Amino acid sequence: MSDLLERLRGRGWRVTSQRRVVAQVLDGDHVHLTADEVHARAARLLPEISRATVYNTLGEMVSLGEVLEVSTDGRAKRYDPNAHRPHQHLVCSGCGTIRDVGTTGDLLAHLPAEERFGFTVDTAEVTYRGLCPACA
Amino acid sequence: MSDLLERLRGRGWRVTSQRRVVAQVLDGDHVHLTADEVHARAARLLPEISRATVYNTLGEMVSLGEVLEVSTDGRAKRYDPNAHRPHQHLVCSGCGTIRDVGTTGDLLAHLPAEERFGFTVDTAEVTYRGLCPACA
DNA sequence: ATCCTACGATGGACAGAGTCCAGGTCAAGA
DNA sequence: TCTTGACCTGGACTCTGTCCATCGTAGGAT
Repeated sequence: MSDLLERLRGRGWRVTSQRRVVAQVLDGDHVHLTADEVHARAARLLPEISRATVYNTLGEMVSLGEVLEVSTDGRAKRYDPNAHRPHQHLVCSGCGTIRDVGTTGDLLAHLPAEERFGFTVDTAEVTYRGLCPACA
Repeated sequence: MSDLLERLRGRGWRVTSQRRVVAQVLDGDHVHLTADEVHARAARLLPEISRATVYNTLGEMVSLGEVLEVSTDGRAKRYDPNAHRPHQHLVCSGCGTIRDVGTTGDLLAHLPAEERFGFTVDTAEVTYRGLCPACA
């Protein structure tokens, strides 16, 4: 994820300790933290960081396409740093765990022309639901 | 939608003017109102109806499987009365309009076994995104 | 037709998630 | 090192949704 900061710097982003810490917290696979969780973890590394800064930083990363917003439960949005590899989400109906999953084939092909109502459709986001091994 | 009230009565639901009005507001195709919109429209028919009652009634209809909760934007949840015909949602990235769409084929088939992480997967919810004719 | 009572409605307080803003701070170029 | 505009801060505010004590009423019982 250190390349995230590099990419952002390359786009004229000013790198501050706050932004560095937020990027650091979001590092890893299958990471889907809420803004408050990001704030809590960031605050362990940089105690004075404010909630507003975390929200601003996450919002900017999303606009720049470096982080994805996910809302699988209608509660708080979650932030997914895995933005450069297309993927869908598998959610446990029991505990709410989220995994990134890769799919095969073309999901858009399932939407016939007569069901498109004249829209120009360009993406299909899928949320698979089921029970994880621990909850089953 | 009058059959909705009948079904609910059949399940031992007490029919009140408030519940009748909420069911009436939710009648129709491609209806995806937020709780506050339901409340506003219900209040035009029954001015004293309270927000809490609308939330309770919607929640009950969802538990009974008569109405679906949809959250396509991470903001307020929307309520979809089209619960008895399986369908997915097509959302305009410009204006946020939502249409119910039918799909063909098996969406679960796109998730290979090695991407299931031991989960027992049973549903796939798809949100198609694109631009509606007016926004394009 | 009237009475009873348990279920439902009310509205106001509260909580969680997110946004906004005025003022203080600092990264990075000159 | 200096300068400055971009950034950060904390707190107030908005929106969405939940909770609760109290009052009202649908619909079965008489």
